[in-house]
Amino acid sequence: MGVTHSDGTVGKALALLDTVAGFGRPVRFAEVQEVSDLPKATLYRLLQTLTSQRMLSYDPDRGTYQPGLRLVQLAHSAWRQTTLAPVARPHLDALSAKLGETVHLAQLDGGQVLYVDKRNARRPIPMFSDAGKIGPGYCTGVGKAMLAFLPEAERARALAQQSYFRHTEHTHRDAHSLEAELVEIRSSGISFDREEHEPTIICVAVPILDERQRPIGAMSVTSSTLRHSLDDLARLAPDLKTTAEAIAREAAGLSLPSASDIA
Amino acid sequence: MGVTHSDGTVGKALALLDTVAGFGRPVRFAEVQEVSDLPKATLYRLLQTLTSQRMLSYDPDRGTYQPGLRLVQLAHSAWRQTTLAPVARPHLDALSAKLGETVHLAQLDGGQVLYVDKRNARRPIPMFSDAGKIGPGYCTGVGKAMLAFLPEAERARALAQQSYFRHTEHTHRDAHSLEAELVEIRSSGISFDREEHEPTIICVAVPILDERQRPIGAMSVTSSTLRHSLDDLARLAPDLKTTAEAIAREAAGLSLPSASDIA
DNA sequence: GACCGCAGTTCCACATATTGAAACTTTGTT
DNA sequence: AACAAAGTTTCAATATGTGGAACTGCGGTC
Repeated sequence: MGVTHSDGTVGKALALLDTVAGFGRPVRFAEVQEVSDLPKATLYRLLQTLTSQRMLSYDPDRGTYQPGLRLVQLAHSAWRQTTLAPVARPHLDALSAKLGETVHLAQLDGGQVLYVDKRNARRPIPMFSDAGKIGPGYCTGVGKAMLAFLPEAERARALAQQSYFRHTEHTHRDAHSLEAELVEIRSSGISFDREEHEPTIICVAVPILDERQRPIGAMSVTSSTLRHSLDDLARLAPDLKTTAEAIAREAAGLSLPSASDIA
Repeated sequence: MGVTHSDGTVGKALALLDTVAGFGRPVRFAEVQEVSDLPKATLYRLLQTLTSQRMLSYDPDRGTYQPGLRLVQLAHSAWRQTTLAPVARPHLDALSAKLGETVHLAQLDGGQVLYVDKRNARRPIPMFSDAGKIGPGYCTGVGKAMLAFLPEAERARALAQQSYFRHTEHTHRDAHSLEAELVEIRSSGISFDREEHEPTIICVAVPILDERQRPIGAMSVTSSTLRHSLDDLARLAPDLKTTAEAIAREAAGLSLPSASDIA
């Protein structure tokens, strides 16, 4: 049996949700079946179950499935409770206003970076729109900032989980070179993305640490080599740090996940 | 109310997710058990499964569960694909700028109203990113606007599902009086909330209809009796309608769920 | 410091839900 | 009309989930 689906039926159902959501567009039964290793009948029943639970939405006219609205509803609670976003909002607003640059707020989730809020240089965006996006941990400013401050054991697990796909020529290619940089980040408290994820895209990031110095999130200011140098960004670090500390102080006692489980 | 203990293990797991999310704060095992009718061992195993799937997050220090970050990630797809929000955003911005009042965008989900985007009034009434919040269908402006244009059969089902809890003295108390108002709404294309949900809160709403005149969403302008009369709001209806039509035009062919399934 | 009680965890015989091959139905195509 | 492809249903075998009960460990109490 597939080792991929560990947690019984529920695990399979959730994996299926990921699959459908991953398409990014309405999908037919056959398309899902092609990608999934579940037998036809099982897949069929699961899709029905998820649809009847409104985790998926089915368009009878086109015979397609897509993510359901119940997810939005559920995410609302997650957003409010287990995300730094509500607490961080005013701080992000202030920082973004002061710097006039794109600001990201992220948390670690299963070794990956989950963006939970964002401010663009221009328009203020309040919601999920960009929140909920995921990114790699090993080649983003926020990712490295959080990984660096993870306790030994968890960091090891997280590093082992990374794909080390070579997005650009600056991307870390293995846990070793990454770990070396993390040591530096740990001592400086600042991390950079040196075009490691996308060409010309650079950023400074700082971790948001709880009382025990464990990372509960990270913030970054992003720009491009066309507009700024790394040194330019480095000069913004103090502002970032101040904001991160303010958020950390306010988040104290909120019981936010620092980083944890893997199946 | 436990409508949902039908779809096998997956149904139970999702109901449990709702339960945990519903608390709105981190909860202990015992608290969950008190509310849930699942036997201890089953509950325990389910919580573990959901945690290992990152649908829940567990704080080992406090022994509490709360909604997991994977939900935020999943909701991102739902938000982008099956929500009017991305398409409606610029229109909402424009409308909100023009009217300077609180604007809501909502969709119907299982007989309930799901708010998917929002613009606050100029006078900043402190509120959260309320996307993902749910509300009753039978006593909100947007709810009634959508219910009114639902095809016969679906409307009947949806009306039967409402709780008819008497939030205020103006709240509809049964399907009959509601259906009567829906007839009116159908002919005028405009619905009002006359302090039916909360005292002093009033609103005008219009449905967003697809080519076949089925509701794919609704928009409203909300205010309070302290600042506006219903007549004031009624004067905003043309602007609302224009915007709704613009959104509908742009959403054509997007395969959005109009309103459907109940378990 | 022994005792109690409760929250949380594990166990295991039993019941049920899930499986998946295959047959069937519907929909769309030539 | 004939065919193919997609989607739906069936059913016996069996893997999975169930839940009563017994266990563990911890914090409080006398």
